[in-house]
Amino acid sequence: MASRTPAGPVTMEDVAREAGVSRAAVSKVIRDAHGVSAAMRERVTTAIATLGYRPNVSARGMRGATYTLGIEIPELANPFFPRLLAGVTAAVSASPYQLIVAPADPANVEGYRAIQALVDRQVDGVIAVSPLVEPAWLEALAATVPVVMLGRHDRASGYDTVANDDEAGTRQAMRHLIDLGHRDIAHLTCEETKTVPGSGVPQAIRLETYREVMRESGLDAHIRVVRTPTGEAGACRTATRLLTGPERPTAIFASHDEPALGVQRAIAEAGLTPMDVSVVGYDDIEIARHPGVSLTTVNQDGERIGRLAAELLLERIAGRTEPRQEIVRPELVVRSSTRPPP
Amino acid sequence: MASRTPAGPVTMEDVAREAGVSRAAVSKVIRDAHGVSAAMRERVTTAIATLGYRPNVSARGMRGATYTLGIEIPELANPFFPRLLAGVTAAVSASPYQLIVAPADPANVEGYRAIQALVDRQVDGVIAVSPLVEPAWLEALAATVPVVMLGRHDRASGYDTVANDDEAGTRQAMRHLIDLGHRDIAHLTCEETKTVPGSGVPQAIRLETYREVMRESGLDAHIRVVRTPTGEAGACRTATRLLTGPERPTAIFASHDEPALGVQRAIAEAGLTPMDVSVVGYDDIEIARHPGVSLTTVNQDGERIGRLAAELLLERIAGRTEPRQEIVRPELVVRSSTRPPP
DNA sequence: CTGAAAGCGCTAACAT
DNA sequence: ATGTTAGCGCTTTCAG
Repeated sequence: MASRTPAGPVTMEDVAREAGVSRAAVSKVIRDAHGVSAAMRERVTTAIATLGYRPNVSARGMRGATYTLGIEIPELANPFFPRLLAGVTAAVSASPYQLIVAPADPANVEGYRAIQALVDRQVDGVIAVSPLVEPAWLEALAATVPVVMLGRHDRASGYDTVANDDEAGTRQAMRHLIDLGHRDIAHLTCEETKTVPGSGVPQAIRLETYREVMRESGLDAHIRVVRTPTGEAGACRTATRLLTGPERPTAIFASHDEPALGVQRAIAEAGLTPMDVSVVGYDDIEIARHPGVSLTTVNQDGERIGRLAAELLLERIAGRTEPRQEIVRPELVVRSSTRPPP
Repeated sequence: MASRTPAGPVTMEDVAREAGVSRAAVSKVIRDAHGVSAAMRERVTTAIATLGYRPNVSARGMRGATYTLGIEIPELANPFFPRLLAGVTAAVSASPYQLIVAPADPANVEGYRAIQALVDRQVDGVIAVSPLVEPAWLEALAATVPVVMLGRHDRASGYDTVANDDEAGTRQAMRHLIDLGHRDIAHLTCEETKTVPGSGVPQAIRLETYREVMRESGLDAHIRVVRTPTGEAGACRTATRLLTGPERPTAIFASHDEPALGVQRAIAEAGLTPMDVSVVGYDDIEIARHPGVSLTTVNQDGERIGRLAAELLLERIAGRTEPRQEIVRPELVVRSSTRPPP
């Protein structure tokens, strides 16, 4: 099968010669620009197939589009992100665009480097999950290339955003715990640099909302915010300290599912059970429904968010300029990791 | 910070003018080719910084390298693959290369499209996890660009491979079950198209080895191979049929962890426990050690495999031509999902 | 050690 | 509807 043969050094020139037409004609056919007769399209298509021609994306990138969309993702190890990606992939697969992913390397979590790498490669559009990059930088970037940011709550003028309603989700989770009768509810979240108040970062909003709900419920005295490094293992260690220390909380609301899993492990390793300490997460990653995990959590429909982001990006590429901000409604999923306090 | 400003249309020409040198000089400095005086390097570097110059990768790609490495991955939803990626990322981060990921879209699992997309983009090297592409195609590809294949056991001449010893791993798993006293051991694996005997695909080797061990142990009559579509949910449905049907096996060896999680769920939903049916997986994904999952499985060190692959690729790019095939030794991790038969 | 000049493969005017 | 031509920004001989 010719189309399965890896590209040799076949150029558009070769195709033109084979088909007995000009390079411009070939160019028009492959971009299906209009102004080509059916006959010509036919001949060119045939020539492309017999020669196994593949357009050189670098060359295209120098004049027009690369037909490449880039997505920057901070940690693929957190299963929530692959879900986002699945949504984007699905939405893009029908388009003529190819998606490439730039993983932010751990040394540069903010994502500047990865996003820049994408732009350096002349992608036609960028989706990014970088809660920590500065809005001003993004505006400047968006002036260059269409941009959609995920999980951001800032009111941008040059780029689009898709986020879930972190306040509503957090309220549902906290309401659930309080309704069960919990009062000693701790919040496990990431380092302070990632939860700057007013930054619009999801974790920051969840934290603020946690505090608000506690206050509204007259539980000011029970507010307890615990910081932990990224990852399940770190969360487990931190939770172990919390659980074995004085005044063990009866419930822990984790900023997202990954650390929640670590908390569950800490609970088990401390010889405790969900009857002793309840846990709530955020995201509803697939494993949360596993019978041995059974984590109560807030579902954000990652695939939907990803799909939406891709659609917005495609719209932008097609020419839209008014910014759009989509907010997706999250939904609490109650499982057995939450019980009434002992 | 200048380097944090998104690239404007600053070209090498601009840098050359700013520094008062020729374009060629700038080119040499950014590639740090030799033949540049310290003074010149200094001036050029300064000019680059003040102008916020970013090399245009497309333009570079037309003559020389793109400093981009591509990795093709079939399903990011399976947590094993992000581990591979972490290894690759780590190994590459110190190099001048940028890594981009091309997710194989579900409609083209074999990965031809994604790999081709990478090559079309003039990457300087390719790592791929495509058990199903044909060796001949890969050889042709490898003649064009350095290639390292993951999980493949074929004896290639033009590209490198890194794989774990699937036979050894499977033998450890099966030995464990048999030593526990199991005789009715079923094997849950993927569709037949993915387990063609002699194909060298990991799943095929695990299947063959399962059969061998059963025969060697005089359990020919108990050989039972069950096919299931990709994903946890499908595995759960399939396992439910197996568990509720006649002659329930006392143990299930799943081709990898993802379906094993589905089996565990099926067991729980059928009102059974690990005391009734044992489960073994393959991969040792992070969640396997969660107390509620506690899956006995075969550890393949994904990060190590990824790191190795990246190192081999870098060697190839540096000029090595003799093929290398690395086999990584797997190791059984016993947890509580396996018990003696009832 | 440095600069001038020739393309790489393609697209986008502009002709025809 | 089709062909001609001028670059895009860079690397790479080849001179100086």
